[in-house]
Amino acid sequence: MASQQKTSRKAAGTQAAIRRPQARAANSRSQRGDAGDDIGLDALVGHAGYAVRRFQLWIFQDFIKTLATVDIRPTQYSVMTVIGANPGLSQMAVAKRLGIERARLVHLLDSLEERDFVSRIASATDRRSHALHLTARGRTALAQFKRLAAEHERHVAEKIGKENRERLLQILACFT
Amino acid sequence: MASQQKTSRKAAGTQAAIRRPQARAANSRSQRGDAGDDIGLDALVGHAGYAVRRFQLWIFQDFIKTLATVDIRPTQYSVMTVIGANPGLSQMAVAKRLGIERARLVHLLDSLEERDFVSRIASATDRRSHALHLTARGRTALAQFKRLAAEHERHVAEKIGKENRERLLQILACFT
DNA sequence: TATTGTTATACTCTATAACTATA
DNA sequence: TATAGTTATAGAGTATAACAATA
Repeated sequence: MASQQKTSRKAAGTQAAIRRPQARAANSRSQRGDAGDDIGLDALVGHAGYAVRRFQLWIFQDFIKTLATVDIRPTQYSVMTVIGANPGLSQMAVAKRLGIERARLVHLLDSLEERDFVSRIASATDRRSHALHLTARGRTALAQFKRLAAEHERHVAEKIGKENRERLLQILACFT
Repeated sequence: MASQQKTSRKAAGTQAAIRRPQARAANSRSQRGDAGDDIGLDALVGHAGYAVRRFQLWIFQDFIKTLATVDIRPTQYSVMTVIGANPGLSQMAVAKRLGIERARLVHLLDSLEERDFVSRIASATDRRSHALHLTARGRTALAQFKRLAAEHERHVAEKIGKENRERLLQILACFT
């Protein structure tokens, strides 16, 4: 069945395909070569998820660009920030708090430890777990990251408006 | 250098590691076994990107769950919606409009075509491109998807409040 | 038995580059 | 030469399962 479809697709790509007159629907502009600028999205307007997805893409791209000089990505920043504010946390605790898989946190911490920003110290009370701390270098670096992150937040404010940014933070406060 | 770090990590995992008294910082609770419920996030509050990321995770999970019976994911929904509202679009036009890679759209359309929701029809004017249309079955299915998506939007309204949802859509209108 | 950190696997998504057939 | 669709590959990100050490 999959091969059937493949065949029909290939056929459409290379040679004549069934051109059905049936397809003349509501919004009908039958053949358009436009580049996507004037395409009606009516049906997606009013969908919160779509707007939020597009916004998230923009905001992460700006964050990554703004912190490109220090090569820190949003998740790395959030990990260092939480450890900095709560030294001694276990990996499980950090993973749960940030909603990331503990398996993934292992690799994130590997890279942060290689760069000497974070250290895993044997827990005094539970020999299974590590107490996470920023190194001296990590604390200095985080201070710089925070200055760049603040610059990124200013970009957000410029993009959607200062008041709108604050309204947004209020509305979404229940998700932090 | 990487191997050095690996070694130190392994050592920390199995045996005694350097426990530095240095690490006693501002917020200091040195050893905590808690499960992540009462961890201060102070430093992440006020970061739009973090709030938006958490919200996006929630909203996509709810969308996927609400449309699980019809096995349609957010991106598939957006593709069918745009094609339904603009029949005859090329793949490039759809990709550009939705901000997805044209290479990825190929596979998305493959699966939608296999399920007989969408058809690629040879363009009358440009033999390189395909005109995209919903099939009859696709139009019927999309109507049902839209009913389920509306249910999902009600979940969003319940979660953050009806007025807040509308404020959010206004604020993010520039990203659609 | 259950949990912590770890490794491994698979699947989605994103980002590229290259190939073909057309323009 | 450039563009549309396709294929392939590599990197993040997510979701699991399993394992050793420890509780």
